Amino acid sequence: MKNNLFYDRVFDIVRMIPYGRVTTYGAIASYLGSKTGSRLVGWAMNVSHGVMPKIPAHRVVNRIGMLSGKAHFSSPNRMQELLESEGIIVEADKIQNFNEVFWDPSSLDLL
DNA sequence: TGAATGACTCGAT
DNA sequence: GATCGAGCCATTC
Repeated sequence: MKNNLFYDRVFDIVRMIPYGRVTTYGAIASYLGSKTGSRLVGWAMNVSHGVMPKIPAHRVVNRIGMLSGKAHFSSPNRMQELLESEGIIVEADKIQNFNEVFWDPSSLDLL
C-alpha cells in the first residue's frame, strides 16, 4: 500500500459517481489521461476493498457495461443487487440501460 | 532487475 | 459482425 496519487484519484472519481449512475474503467482512465492505462483503474478497484470510505466499485464496469468485476465482490450477486437497487437494469451480468445510466467523470470535471 | 499478471480498450483480420 | 492480438502502466513474484 502506497500513498500513490493514482489510487486516490481513481477513488475520488468513483466516489463522485452520482446515485443510479455508472462509469467505465476507460472513462476514468481517460480522465486521468488515458496514459495511465485502463487496467490500472481495475487494479485500483482491487485495492478499494480495504479503502475507506467505502468505494462504490459496483458502479464501475467495463466499456460494454458488463459487470466484469462482480467476481471480486463479497458475492457475485452483490454487485448486481446494488445496481438494481439504484434503478439500474442488469441482465446477464450486463447493464441494459447502460447508455442511460452512463456517467462520465469529465461531466463534473473539477466542479 | 526482469518477467508476469490484471475488475480494460482499441485496432486489425 | 465476430474474433484475435497488441498496448497500456502499476503491482507482485
